[in-house]
Amino acid sequence: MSYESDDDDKPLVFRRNARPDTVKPSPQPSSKPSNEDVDSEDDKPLSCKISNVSKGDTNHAKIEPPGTNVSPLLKPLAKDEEEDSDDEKPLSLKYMSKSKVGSSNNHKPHQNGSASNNHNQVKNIGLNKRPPDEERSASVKKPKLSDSVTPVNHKPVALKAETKSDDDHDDDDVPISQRIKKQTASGSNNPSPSVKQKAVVKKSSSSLNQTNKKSKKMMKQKQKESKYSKPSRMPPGSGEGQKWTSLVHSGVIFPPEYKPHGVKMLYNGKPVDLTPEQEEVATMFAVMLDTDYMGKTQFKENFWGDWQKILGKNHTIKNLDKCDFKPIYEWHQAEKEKKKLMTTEEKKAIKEEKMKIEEKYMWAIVDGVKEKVGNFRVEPPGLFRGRGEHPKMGKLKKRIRPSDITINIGKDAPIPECPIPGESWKEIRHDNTVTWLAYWIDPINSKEFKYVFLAASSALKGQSDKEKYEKARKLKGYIEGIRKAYTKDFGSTDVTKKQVAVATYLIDKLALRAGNEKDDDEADTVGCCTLKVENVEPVPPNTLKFDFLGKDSIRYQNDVNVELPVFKAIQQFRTGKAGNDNLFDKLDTSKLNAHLKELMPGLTAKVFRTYNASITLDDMLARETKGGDVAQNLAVYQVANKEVAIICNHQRTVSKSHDAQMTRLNEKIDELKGVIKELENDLTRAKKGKPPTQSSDGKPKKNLNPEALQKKINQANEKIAKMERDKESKEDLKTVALGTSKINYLDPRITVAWCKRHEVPIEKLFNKSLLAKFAWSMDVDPSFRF
DNA sequence: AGATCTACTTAGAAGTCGCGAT
DNA sequence: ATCGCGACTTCTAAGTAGATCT
Repeated sequence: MSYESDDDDKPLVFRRNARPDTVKPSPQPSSKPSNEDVDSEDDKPLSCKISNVSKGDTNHAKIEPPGTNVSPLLKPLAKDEEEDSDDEKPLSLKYMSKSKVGSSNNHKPHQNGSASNNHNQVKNIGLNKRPPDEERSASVKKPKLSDSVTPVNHKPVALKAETKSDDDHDDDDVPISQRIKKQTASGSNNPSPSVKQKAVVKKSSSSLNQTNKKSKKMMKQKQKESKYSKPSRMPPGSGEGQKWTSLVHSGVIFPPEYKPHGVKMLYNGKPVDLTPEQEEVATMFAVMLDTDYMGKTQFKENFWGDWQKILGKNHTIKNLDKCDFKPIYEWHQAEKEKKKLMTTEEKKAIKEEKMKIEEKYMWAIVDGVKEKVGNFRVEPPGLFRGRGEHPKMGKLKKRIRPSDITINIGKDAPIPECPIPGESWKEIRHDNTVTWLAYWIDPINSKEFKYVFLAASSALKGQSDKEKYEKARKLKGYIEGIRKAYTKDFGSTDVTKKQVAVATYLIDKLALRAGNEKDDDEADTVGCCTLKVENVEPVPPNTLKFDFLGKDSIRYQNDVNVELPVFKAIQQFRTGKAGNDNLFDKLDTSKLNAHLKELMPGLTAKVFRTYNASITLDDMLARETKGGDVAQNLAVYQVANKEVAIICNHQRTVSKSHDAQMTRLNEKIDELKGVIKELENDLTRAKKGKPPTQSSDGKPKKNLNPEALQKKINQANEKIAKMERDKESKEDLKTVALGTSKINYLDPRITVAWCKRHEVPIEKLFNKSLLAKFAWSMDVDPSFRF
């Protein structure tokens, strides 16, 4: 079957030929034949197309012909569908198994951040429901509510025992569902005061300090939004962009001060004295001696530039080439070795010591719920490790001090004690419209910030994750119309319109990223809107050869047959331009996104990636699951996961030992084959009543009966078969990173529901971290489809 | 209308852990 | 007991995108 009609399309040469090839040292053989056959249909999700094509099936990279897609949800979402997720269920049903109502000790903050279901859980009294998805974060950017800056002069109040209340190891696990539920929607009476805290957590005066200007703006946005958002269930008291009501945490922890080792490097073959500061930077370089950065001139130049500043004008060291960092490198290796050789107990003790110090920084209390903090450790100084050909690689990333750090915390919360005596924070804010706990200016690029956020397991993150997937699901209801619309615009005489149409097509079909503009002081990578003429080569009659460096300087290479109008359009956009001119000269991401928003509220380019990834998984699982055993089902899942990873171009560098590992596998297989031969020989003899032959090493063999021998042979054969499978999948996945899509693109509810339907334990697919991150999805109905 | 600022998600690599094979 | 490997965790770079400024 397949497609409609005309043969303007040839076999779609849609191969991801050389997957790997980053600019990095991951030289790759290219061209891997990609996967399985799937018969072609035009309205299949992307994934299927890709696989089709790889085999050279006839196919048409056509845009969804209207009406061919069978999905019942292919229409602008009806209200009920939009909300079907589970927001409309009575609360009691939604999270039932997890929350316990009423309890003795609701004065304790709930603790979050662990995957396990703890049955000792306390349920906060408040039956408040978290406000519905869209209202909470969604599209509207809110006015700053507070921003009230507290001058740094304050007596620090230590947040001590409160975070680590007596038993925080066992209340570690409030399921997120419970937390979410608790997140007050009827906000004003914060139901979960953590009484144990010294600084009582109160609701903060949310929207008090808006400026007039800001409120006006807000109104405007509200109007716009109201077209599509659910009626607000927000209580009057809570502000639009409010992310939390109370926030308590302990700030951040700093890396230890530099301890000079005194190992002397050589200059011109002679040892040189360095001050601790100079030595510190030299050591940063020395420990990178065995990385690929050493082969990069840019890296060394940048390092030298920054180090020279620290060495000073008249220093003996005048030329990096005459420096020998080996002694320091070797010292460092020895230190590592020492560490490795420590006994388990020693290691354990050290770890525990560290834990003890860090414990209080690990947690924040958000609206009375104890949540894990994601990155409470300030980044240590080092040399900047930019990816690809980053112009700033090798530059010194200076040490961050408390005076660089801005803390965001609840108005009523104690201000975290500065962990370095005698120093103090740069600034304290009380901004409840943002989720960050602290930030500092990126020392490499002063235009950028480094933030401290809550961990992925937090309710705040979980909520926005869920919103992301709900938005992607909403796209399902619009996609048909959108495809129709851009297909129509391929022929537009308005060049801008035409470019928007083609760009949208690429984003939809190839899951390209939006492609924001980049500065000159960043690696030269592109996304859809920033594609250069030289990145897309049209090969008649209708093939486009893509080759560019995308995010993280990962190479994207793909040959794809497209509809003729797209092909022609690309040719047109290229004419009269140089190779490094922009392909889409009338376009940037904000124009593109502005256009997308007209098609669907809240729609942006990145939603297509989420949508295509999730719909592909859902579709493939549905089609390929054949009701086998758990192992077979897991294999099905992995194939689907891999498909998604390929669509999204999630790559990893081939491990250094990959080849060696393959060789070893082959050797083992050969060895087994030899064993089988011998066994077969013995079997023949045994059948004739003869004793087995001498084994090669001369040891006597047991005289086995034919049945036993046959059994051994079968076992060995099975083992070989398994090893062959392992080999294949290993080779197959050597450059494919499965994790990224699981973490960021695949709606966990698809996985959870599928597991429920096919009796696959969810733990086989989600590790502890993922279970914690996706706690919000665990109670999904088994019939859930994306 | 573009530039800049801000906040947040997405990404691969490096580091660590733990388990099975030897 | 040791090794080797994959799984998982940590780290931080590099994206997207909305808001605000000029």
